[in-house]
Amino acid sequence: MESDTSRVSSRPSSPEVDDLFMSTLRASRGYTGAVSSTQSDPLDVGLRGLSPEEEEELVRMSKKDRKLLSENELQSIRLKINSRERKRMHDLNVAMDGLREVMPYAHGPSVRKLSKIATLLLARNYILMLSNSLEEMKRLVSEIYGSSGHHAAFHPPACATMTHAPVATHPTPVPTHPTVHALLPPVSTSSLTAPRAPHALLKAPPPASFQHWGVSGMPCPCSMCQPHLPHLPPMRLADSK
DNA sequence: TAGGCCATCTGGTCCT
DNA sequence: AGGACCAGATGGCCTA
Repeated sequence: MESDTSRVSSRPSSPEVDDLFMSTLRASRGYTGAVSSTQSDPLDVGLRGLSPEEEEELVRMSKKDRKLLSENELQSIRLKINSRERKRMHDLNVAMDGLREVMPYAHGPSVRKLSKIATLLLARNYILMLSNSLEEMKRLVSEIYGSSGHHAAFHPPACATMTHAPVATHPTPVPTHPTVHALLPPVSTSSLTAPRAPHALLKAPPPASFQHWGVSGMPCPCSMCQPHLPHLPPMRLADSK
């Protein structure tokens, strides 16, 4: 990154090509530089004038063939590429919004949206904080129950009756740090032993709360209490299309 | 008005 | 070969 100043730009130092394209573009659609997000979608005018068959033909053409194309045809190809890039960036922003939604900061119409860099930095810190909380929780559990065996350690006697009560009737909620109170999602101990696949992390909704709690207020890790994770097909980023 | 943030365009590179 | 990804460039909008 520090070497950016010394890096040679990938853009041509001579702007003839750009100027050629941009001049025709401006002439054809009144282009005045970058398009504000408040303006109508440039895609609307992207392939105007070309029939769907013509568009398909352009897509099939090789680069060699494209050298023989007219300015208008080259322009249409360029617009199609631009459209794809816009969609890609739009998808990226949708994902960024999704990340903002789960970040522990004030949401609301009167609150300015987190910038992208702030969102990423906050997300990193949030993950680190949750990891630390989880480690601390594990340490406390082992301290409380000692080495009396796995199941006995995690399962209070009440669990033996299998009277799994709804979450709403849980006797003792898990205390959370004041600063993130009510913002922390339920901590699933299933993540300790069975980490979810990346695609599940990306696509599945947050796991449901535990079905019941132990005497210490800790979530019960037994199989009955684990949130049901539906089987998901392998993730393909291109699925968002 | 300067600076931050953002959307968009663009060409290069990598991957399938 | 075509699409995805990346990064530089540019200009608009907003705020201090």
